Parts: sequence; C-alpha cells; structure tokens
Amino acid sequence: MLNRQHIFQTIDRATKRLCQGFKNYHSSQHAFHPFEEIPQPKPISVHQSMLSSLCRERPYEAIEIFRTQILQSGVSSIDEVVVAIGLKACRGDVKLGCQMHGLAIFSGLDSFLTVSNSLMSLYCKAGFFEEAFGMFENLSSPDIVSWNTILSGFQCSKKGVEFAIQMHREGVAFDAVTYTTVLAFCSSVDELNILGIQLHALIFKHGLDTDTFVGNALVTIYARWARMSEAERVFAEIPDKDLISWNSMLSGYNQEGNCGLEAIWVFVEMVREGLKLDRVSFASVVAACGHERNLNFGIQLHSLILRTGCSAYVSVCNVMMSMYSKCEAVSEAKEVFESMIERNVISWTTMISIDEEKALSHFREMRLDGVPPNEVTFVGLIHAISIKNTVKEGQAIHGQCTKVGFSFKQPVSNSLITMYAKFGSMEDSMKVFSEISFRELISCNALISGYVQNNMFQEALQAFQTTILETKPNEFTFGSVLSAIGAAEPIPLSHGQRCHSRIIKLGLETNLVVSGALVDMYAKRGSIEDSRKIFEEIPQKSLVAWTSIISAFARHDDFKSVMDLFEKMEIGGVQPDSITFLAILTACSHKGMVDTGLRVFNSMVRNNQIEPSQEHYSCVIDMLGRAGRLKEAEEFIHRMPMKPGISALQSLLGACKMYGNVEMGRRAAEALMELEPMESGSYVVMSNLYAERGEWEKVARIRKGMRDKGVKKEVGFSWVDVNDSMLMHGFSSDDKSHPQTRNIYRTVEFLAAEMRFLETRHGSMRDVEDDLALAM
DNA sequence: CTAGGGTTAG
Repeated sequence: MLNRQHIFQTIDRATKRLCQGFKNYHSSQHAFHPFEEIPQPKPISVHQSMLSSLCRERPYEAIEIFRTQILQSGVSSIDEVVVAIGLKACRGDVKLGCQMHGLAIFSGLDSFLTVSNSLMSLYCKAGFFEEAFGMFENLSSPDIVSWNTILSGFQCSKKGVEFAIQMHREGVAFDAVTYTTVLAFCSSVDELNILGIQLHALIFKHGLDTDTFVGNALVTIYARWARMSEAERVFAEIPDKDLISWNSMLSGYNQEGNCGLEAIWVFVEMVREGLKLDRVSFASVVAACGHERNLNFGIQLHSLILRTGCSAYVSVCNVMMSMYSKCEAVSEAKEVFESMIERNVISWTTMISIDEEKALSHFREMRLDGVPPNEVTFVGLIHAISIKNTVKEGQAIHGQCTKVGFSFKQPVSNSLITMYAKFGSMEDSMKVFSEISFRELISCNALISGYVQNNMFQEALQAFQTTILETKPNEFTFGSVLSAIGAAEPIPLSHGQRCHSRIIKLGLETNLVVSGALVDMYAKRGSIEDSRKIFEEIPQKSLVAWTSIISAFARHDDFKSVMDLFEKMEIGGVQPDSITFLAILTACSHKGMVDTGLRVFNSMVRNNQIEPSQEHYSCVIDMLGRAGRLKEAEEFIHRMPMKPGISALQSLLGACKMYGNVEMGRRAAEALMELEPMESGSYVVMSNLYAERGEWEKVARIRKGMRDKGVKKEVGFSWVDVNDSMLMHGFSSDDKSHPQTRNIYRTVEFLAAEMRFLETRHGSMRDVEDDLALAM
C-alpha cells in the first residue's frame, strides 16, 4: 500500500523541479534545411530519407516535395521506396491516394510488393477495406507485411481474430506486428481474454515479449482487464521502454478506478526518467488527479501543461475541465473552457454537465458552433434538467433525443427513467423502461430507485423481484429496495430478511451503501437488535454507518445509546454531518434533554461549521416545546433565517396543545393553514384546543371552515401480516370492508374475553385490551 | 503493417 502523504510530498518536489527544467524542454525542432541546399536533380536516396522523416510529422510538405520532384525530373526519377513513402504520407486521403495509385501503375512501380502493401494500407485507412482485400487476393506471393496490413484493416475484432487464425492455418509465421494487432483485437472483446493469455504464452515462447510494441500491447490488455500486477511484470521486462509503454501503465492504473495514486506515482517516475511527456501522458495524469480530488496537484499539472504547450490540445483541456469540476473548482473549469480555441463534443458535453444551470444554453451554443451532440451529451443534458426540475424542458429534450435517434441508446434511456422519476411521473419512467430492448441492471436500478423516491414502495419491491429473476443485483439495487422496505409498513419484514440473506450470499454485507441501508431498514422496522449486530460487524465504519445506527437508536428513543455512539464516533475520527446531528437532536428532544440539545445545536454551528437546515430548527423547536419552554420555541422560529416550514409550525402547535396555550397555538395554526390549507391536522388540533376551553363557537367555526374548503380528516391504519404475503393487510377502526368481517370481529371478541380472563389472574393486561379496543 | 488518453446513467 502506498503512503498518500509521502507520495504527494514527493510529487510536489518532483513537479516543482520539472516546472523549472521545462523551459527548454520542447524547443528542439526537427531540422530540414539541408534538403533545400542539395541541387536538382536530387539523388533518390536523398528523397527517401527526406520523405520518410517528413511524412510522419508534416505529411502535406512531404506530398509537396513529391509533386515537385515528379514535375521537375519526371517519373523515372523516383523508385518504389519513394512511392511507398509517398503513399504513407497520404494518411488515408483517398483522393491523393488514387492519384498516387495511378502514378504507380503508370510508372510500372505497382509490381513491387512494398507499393501494393502501402496501397492496401491506404485503402484500409480510408475505409475501403473491400478494395484492399481485392488487391490482397490478387497478390501472387504476399509477405508478412501484406498479411498484417489486411489483418489491421478489420473493423470487427472477432472477424480480425478469425482472419489471424486463418493466417496461422495457412502456415504464415507471426511476427511482432501480427501479435500486436491480434492483441489489440483481444483487448476490445471480453470473451477473447483467454486467447490473449494464450497469445502471451506463444509470444513468450518466441522471445517476442521484449519487443517494445508487443510489450506495450500486452501491458494494455492486462491493464484493460484490471490485472495490473501482470501488466507490471510485462512492463518490467521491456528493455527499451518508450513513452507509450509508460503511458499504457499510467492509463492502466487509471482504468482500475481507485488507483489514481498509483497512476500519479507512475507519472512521477516518468518525470524522473526524463521522458518527454505528451498530451496522452497529461490527459491520463490529470484524470488520475481528478479521481484523487487533489486540487493542489491539479494546479501544478495545469501550469506544467501550459509550459509544455500541451494546453493547445483539446483533449488535455477537456480532462482539465473535468478534473477541476471534480475538485469542486467550477470557476477554474469554466476558465479552461473559455480559453479553448477549439472545442469538440466532449468539451461541450463536459461543460453541460458541470454547469447545470446553463446546460440548455450551452447546448444551444454548441449547436450554433456546428458541433453535433452525441449520446453522452444528452445524458449530461438530461441529468442537468432533472436537477433543475424543469418538466417542459425535459419533455422537449426527450423529443429531440427521439428525433436524432438517441433515445433508444442505453445510457440515454437510463437518464430519462431517472429524470421522469425526479419529475414525479412514474408512468413516463415506466414507459421508457418498457421500451428498452435490453434491460441492463442500471435501467432496473433507476426504475426501482424512482419508485422509492415517489413513495411507491410496493412497486419498488415488485420491480426488485423481477430484476433478480433477470440479473444479479448490486449494491445500488439493494440500497433502493432496502429503503423501500424500511419505509413501507405494509411490506412484511420477512422480505427485508430475505434481502439480507441474498446480500450475505453475494458478499455485499460489508459494502458501504448496503450495510448502512440494512442498519437503517431494521431500525425503521423495529428490529434494533439486528441493526446493532450489523453495525458492529462492519469492519470500517463509515459516516453513513454511524449516522444510520445513531438515527436508529434515536428513533427508538434510546438517548443513552445515541450519546454513547456519538462519542465513540468522534473518538473514531469520523466527522458527523448534518444528518447525524439531526438524529442526535431528535433523541435529545424525545428525552427532554433540552440543554444538552441546545449545546449540540450550538456546537454543530460553531465547531462543525454546519449550516442548520429547516429540519434542525424544527427539531429544536419541538424540543423546547415539549419541555414547556413555549416562549423560547416561538422566539426560535423568528430566529430562523428561512421561512418556517410545516414541521417547525407543527412542532410549535403540538406544544401549544400540550400546554394549552391557545393564543400561541392560534398563531401557529393560522400560519400552518396558510401553508397547507388542505391538511386536516392543524384544524383538528385547533378545534380541540378551543374545545378544551369550552369555546364551542370557535370550534364550530373551524369545523365549518373545514367543510367549506373540503378538508377531510385522514383515517389511521394498522397493519397485519397474513401468511407472509407480498403485502400486509391494512385495516382501520370500525372497518367492515373485509368479506370475513363477521369472523374477524368474533375472533377479536374471543381474544378480548381471553385477555379479561387472564387479567383477572395476572392483572396486567389492561393496556393491551385498551389498544385492541381502540383498533376496533 | 503495430501501440497509449478525455465526457457518461444508478
């Protein structure tokens, strides 16, 4: 394991040195001037070396030189090598290539294999594979380069591998290039990884694993399969490591997800080796830095990138934007965007996902800029609109997606499901879901969590049960379904227990999200012992875990446990957040520990720099109110920086009722009725308050007001689990809707009689009977 | 003839 502190200190030193040394780093330019000084006609060898050095870096100049030569000295002044290099310089430009092809036929140089090979390569690159393949089939004696050229032309990895197998059957001996090409095919298809390993064995047998190109390809495939130890082993055995070898390692660590630090470490070693870093190195290391959320190092990298001139690359700027946004430095990200001369889809998409407020206007600008959006753009845009909660815009974008044919792309559908769920219209979510061709887990998770968000817990459970028939659930699936079971009284706890056993089977019980959700679910469903057991078995207790268990005990009014756990949490070095404090305040309030509660509230603001929310204020008001400190409670409401919400007013009203304060109660109730005129609660409490004082006229006025506005009192429900069904059975007092009502009531009477009988013997069943009578 | 990077839904 690497020591973070140590690494970052080392990186700091290394990059500082690098910044100083970089001034003369990229100044070396290729020198071509001697070419001009050689008089015409220039010997062929001069052209060969000139063109081959130019064609990589500046192909158009190479083509120009080629043209001048033909015009000045005729076709006879060139040979097959020059034509081959000239073709290379065309870089997949078919028009130029065709001209060159004509020239080759005209000069008779097309009979040379090198020229045919170069032509085939050109046609492959230009996307005319059929053309190239036709040429290949007409070759009387293709060499390994001809084979490799065709092999590399395959767009589909599987077809490419088939061709390689055919090569093998026909007795073509593989060389380093063949292996490299086939390995590249293997790395892009999962099922081919066994073949990749077999190839590695063959490569090893032929001693080709020390070839830089082959080694790089091996490093790349191992990195892509997240087998970094193997990648490292191959890497160590490459004698002539080039920049690509290093970059492959760097990106390999990046791909593994949480190995950002290792990636940065590789970068530092690259710096130490004195390598000339390029845009790919920077793109990778900046991504790693974003992963690590290390803004300081990111700024150092940024300056390094500016010094090396790599800031001219769109790709590097794109990843810098993303890094800054991950480090929560949005203005820096925007600055990078503004400074860019050229922007591509990724630049715009990144900007759209960073700045959700202006997402739509960025999208419009993007269209005006002539950059066509892709599916990722729509994912970002839909996400931004979900956050903004602008239904009209969402529908418009959905329409746009459909128009450009993106709405059936997997990621887009998934974001649409989430968006409609956020809008509260599950019908639309379901519609999108049902139109998906292949239901991957992410789509199911999106749907389940959508149901939970909209309080449709049974539907969530149902969707979960369909999901587990189709695929293996993951931590997100369980996170959602457990919260559904925790929140929904009518779902029997046995479903939660079944989930729990499934979680254990899948080895997910120590997962951060899942363990927290389990603790929470058991606590909400009354099984605090299970909550505690699960909590204690979590090896590394996270903030979520601590908060879950504290809230669990708070919900059970176990003040002592709450405070014990809170202390242990702080000793354990885990910083409480606003939700933790909310749980503690709840516990204080329920136990009447007003002064402790106030102390906690103040320390939250002062020591932990947490801005109290509406809920925190309500909790304190509730606490003061319950203790009869009504004046302070009302003062507290006035002290709130925001408009007092429903729960704060309800708390105050409740306290007024408890202590019979009609005046204050009226103020609270009026504020409440204004906030939610259709809720019966405040009317009922107020009329009861007046009733207790005998002010019947006022009671009547309130009752009439309720009737006029159409406010109805909600009926309370209880639940009973019948035969471990999917749903529990709900019933209210005086409920006669069940077909077996008569039998049910007879049973209740029997039970009541039995209790009376037992009471005469034990004398302690009074309460239970009262409860039962109430339930009727 | 061959190789490396960036945006992304829960």
